[in-house]
Amino acid sequence: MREETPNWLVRWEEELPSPEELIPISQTLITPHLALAFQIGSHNNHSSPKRTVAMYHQKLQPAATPTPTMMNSDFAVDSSTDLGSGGGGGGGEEPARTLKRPRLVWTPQLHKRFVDAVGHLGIKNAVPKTIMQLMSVEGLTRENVASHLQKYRLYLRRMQGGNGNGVSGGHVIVSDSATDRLFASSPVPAHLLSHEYLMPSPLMNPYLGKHVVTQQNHVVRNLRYEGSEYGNGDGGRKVLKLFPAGN
DNA sequence: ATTTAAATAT
DNA sequence: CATATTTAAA
Repeated sequence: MREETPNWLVRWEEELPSPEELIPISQTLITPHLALAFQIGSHNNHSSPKRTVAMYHQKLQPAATPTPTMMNSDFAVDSSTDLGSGGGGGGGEEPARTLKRPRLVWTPQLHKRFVDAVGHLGIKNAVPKTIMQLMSVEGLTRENVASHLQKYRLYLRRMQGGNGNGVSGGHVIVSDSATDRLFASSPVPAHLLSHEYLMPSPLMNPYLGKHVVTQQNHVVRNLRYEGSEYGNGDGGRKVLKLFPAGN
């Protein structure tokens, strides 16, 4: 019986940068717009992992999400949906109309914020809508939160249910009870052990090597969400990255 | 091919 | 709003 040292947990927590710290990341790639304007990406000799946004075909998504709650177009989703195609004719560009919402990537920061919000709200009010509002993340829709909340609850259940199943130490977390106790400080959102954090292209993690105390932010900051897309030679995939904004 | 996370449907 | 199912990414 040796005590498990949640090194990973500690490290995980320490890895969490404060919202203020995660600002300075942004244009990791060349301006897509610029790239297209210059038509670069073709003269790429070496197979450098850094791909510009020169992907054309993308997966078709069921038109079930025609951007329903797009209240603000402030977000900088740069949809480089322009298709060169050369074709002839008609030129013109108006592809922006087909805005399909790319998959949302729940970066640790975002998750932290989520957890924080839930903690402060308490189980009672921890409903998707409220959480979303409290998070004040622009571009984040209720659906996103709901889905994530579901996963989060499942994760919690697993942990409490598996008590005795010695897998991850024995952190007893309060469950959904009348306990609206505020465990706002990070409970243990380790459900991103293996994945969840975004590792964009060959580029280094924006928030790597940052030390941060386990300081919970009492105040909610608004985040602005930016769209970044990077493609793989095989196909293009779009991911959304959230940005803190002083909104 | 498997696993996990997000989206979508009920 | 909660849960289940489906779909896509890693």
